[in-house]
Amino acid sequence: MTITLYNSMSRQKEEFVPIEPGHVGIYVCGPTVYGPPHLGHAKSYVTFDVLVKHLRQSGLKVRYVQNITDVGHLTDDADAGEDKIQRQARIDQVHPYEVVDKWTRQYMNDMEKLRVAHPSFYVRASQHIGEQIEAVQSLVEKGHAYVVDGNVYYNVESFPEYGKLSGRRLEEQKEGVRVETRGDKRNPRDFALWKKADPGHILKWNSPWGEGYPGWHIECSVMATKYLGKTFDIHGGGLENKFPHHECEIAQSESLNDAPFCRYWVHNNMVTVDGIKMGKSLGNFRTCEDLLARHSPEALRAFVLSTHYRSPSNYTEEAITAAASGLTRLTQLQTALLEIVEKNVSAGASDNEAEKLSGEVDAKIRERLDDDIDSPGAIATLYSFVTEVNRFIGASALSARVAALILAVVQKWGGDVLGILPAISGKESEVDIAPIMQMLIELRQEMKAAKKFDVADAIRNRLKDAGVLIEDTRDGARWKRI
RNA sequence: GGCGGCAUAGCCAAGUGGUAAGGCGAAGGUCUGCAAAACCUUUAUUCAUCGGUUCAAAUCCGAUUGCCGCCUCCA
Repeated sequence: MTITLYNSMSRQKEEFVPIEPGHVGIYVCGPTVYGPPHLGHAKSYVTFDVLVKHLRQSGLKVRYVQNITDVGHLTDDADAGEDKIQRQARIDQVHPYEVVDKWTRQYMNDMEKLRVAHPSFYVRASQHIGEQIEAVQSLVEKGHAYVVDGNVYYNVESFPEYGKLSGRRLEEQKEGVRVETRGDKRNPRDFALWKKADPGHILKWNSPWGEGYPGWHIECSVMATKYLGKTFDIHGGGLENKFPHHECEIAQSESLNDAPFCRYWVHNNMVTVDGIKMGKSLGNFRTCEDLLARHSPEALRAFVLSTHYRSPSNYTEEAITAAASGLTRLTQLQTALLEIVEKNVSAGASDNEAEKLSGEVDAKIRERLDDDIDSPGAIATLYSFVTEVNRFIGASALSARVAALILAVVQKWGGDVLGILPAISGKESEVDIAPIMQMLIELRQEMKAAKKFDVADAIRNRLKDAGVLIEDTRDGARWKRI
């Protein structure tokens, strides 16, 4: 078993070899909590959710750390503009932490609905101010940073490798057009490690340079290395953070620790709406909450995972609906397999064939995910397996033992890892409607036997209106909630 | 202007040197009192265009065109 990942640093797929055998440390850039989580967040965190789950079920012990940016993320570039959270707080006329708390809860709520597993733990920038100050101080002492009037800037010229991730060379960076030169910086590319707080700034801390707050990039450097080590395995995040955010993280961390920052950079691509990037400033973003109101979590995951994580996902309502339609076959299969297991069928004409196929499919899906998390390939394999298994079921050729085996494979990949197979719903109401349904089905059967089809149809229609679907099969009727 | 990526059927989307997965949609069929579900068949002689390398290319190289992202906050 070899897992390969596309490393943005080397720009090619590489075999994934953990620093410490059997253990993986992964850090993923989390959201800045000042607004609603949207489809873009969903793509990113579903992607890393699948990556982590796949690593885990491949036998690796994973420590997955994700940050919550709750301070210091400016609206403009790294050294001007306003703190995003503070700005939102001013608009809402609340304390900044109220903004932070509200959107953190919303984020976690949405992620849970999307079946994104909790990381090993979340870390917050505001809870690591001391460590960040220490890091900045250390960078100043080592000559990588300088202080100007309460601000501390990182000197990019002190790190010759600056630009190695994004492929940008310092000398190529033309000054002026979009990068506004700030008076007190030595180089326009220098970025803020510590910002002096303006008089009205609420979230601020004491530091050797006066009251202020940390720059955006330093939090990730500090928290990632604190919990995962000076050099760790995987750093993930959205493509748009490659520059400047990740580039700055590398510069800070490596000049601070004199060690490589991380081994594999994994970047997920963007979500577009009608081919255009989804962005807050463009006003075309779709929130998770809104989408979850109209689609199942599984449908959203299937939509996201049907595109490779390194390709952009183009959002259309039609695409999500199509993903949901495809999913029903998977759900149906699960129900059908459970039925065979419950009936404890012993005979199985196709048992040998099915068992063999099941093993092959299991290996194939693993292979697809091993190959840089090819989720579309994995889903395709799963779907063609569904067709094959349905054929066996149609011929009544499976025993309970083999059905259980297949069910385990389908639930492992479709359910546990990809998260596109809905969990079997338990009792949703206080009254168990199963016996009632049984009675109605028997009654309806009698009507059918007596050729009173109008009555039988009326029962079926009334139940449909009530949210229960009757399906007549060769072996009698079955029902399910719509 | 600089850096990077992508172009595969009506739509979504794998495949990265050996002769085009899968899903949605559509059409026909089997089953069925009718439905639903499921299954079967059909739906790209061809992978943006033009050259080149090779016995062999969607896959490698070059050029062209189009689209997208980053270079300012963004997952």
